[in-house]
Amino acid sequence: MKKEKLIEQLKQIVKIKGLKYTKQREIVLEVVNKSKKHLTTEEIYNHIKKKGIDQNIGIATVYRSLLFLEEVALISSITLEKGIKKYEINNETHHDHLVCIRCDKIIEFINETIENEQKNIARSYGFELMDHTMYLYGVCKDCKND
Amino acid sequence: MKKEKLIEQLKQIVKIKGLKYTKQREIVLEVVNKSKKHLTTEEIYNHIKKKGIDQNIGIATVYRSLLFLEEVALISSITLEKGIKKYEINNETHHDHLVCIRCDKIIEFINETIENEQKNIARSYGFELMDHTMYLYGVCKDCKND
DNA sequence: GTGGCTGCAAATGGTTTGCACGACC
DNA sequence: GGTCGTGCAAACCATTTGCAGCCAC
Repeated sequence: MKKEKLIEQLKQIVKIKGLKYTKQREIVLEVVNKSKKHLTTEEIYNHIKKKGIDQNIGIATVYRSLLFLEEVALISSITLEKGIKKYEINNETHHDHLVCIRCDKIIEFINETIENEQKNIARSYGFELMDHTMYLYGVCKDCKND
Repeated sequence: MKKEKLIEQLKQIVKIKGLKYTKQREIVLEVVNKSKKHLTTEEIYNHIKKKGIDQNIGIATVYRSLLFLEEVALISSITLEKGIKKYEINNETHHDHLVCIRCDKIIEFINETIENEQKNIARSYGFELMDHTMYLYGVCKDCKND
């Protein structure tokens, strides 16, 4: 998404909530937005320090910012098998994940057939479906050829 | 599964691997097998202590036993959204999960349509599919009525 | 000015590890 | 008897929290 639009949204949200707009929250949001990969909290923290975006930022602030940004739905997180939590920018459309077990690459996709079948399953068990996650684990094209 | 059959399997595995058969491994396996729910490591540990199955067992032993039993595929684990890891007996047939966000109940199911579609998706991205996990989160019948 | 936010460091909590003793083959 | 496994406690590591100073409003 465009950086300006995101920052606009963040400003609105903090205003509505009566909170403060801070440089740190903007930085964290921007790093997650710019990244093509899903990132862990530590990766985000290191990126900010190493690239000199903010030498003084504290890891606690990164944790707090990520929790906040997820709460207000600007970003979202996924938890992989080993309990590793990664963040990505929230692009509204729900998607599932194809994860390469060799290089950890994550590809996102959407599939109507599966979404529909999930609704059927939930209904048949009397569940009111709220959310779902699906991860397909395998070896990607690139890694197969190595 | 029948207790005797499982113990038989465990005995064979440790023998083949040149390891030792211990009461603790048997107890942990048995607790996971008997449970109708998915259990966390701590729940398993507490169950063993509270029920007086083994007052002296250490939490570290429970961790080590679970890792071992999972490695030899007698049990399997799932990692929920918040990074909570739970164990269940390994019943061979792959299944997916319907999780109630209120009471944490987990229902297992198998669905052919989805399994097939997953294979198609993986193929279309050039992935060699090894495994998958799917969790549907919602409110179960019982909790909806509360 | 005042409340929320930050950075720091300390606390926390779940999990792992080192080690001496005990149990299995 | 030798080795592996256990229980204990200490170590570990990611995350959270308390707090004093800082900054946005």
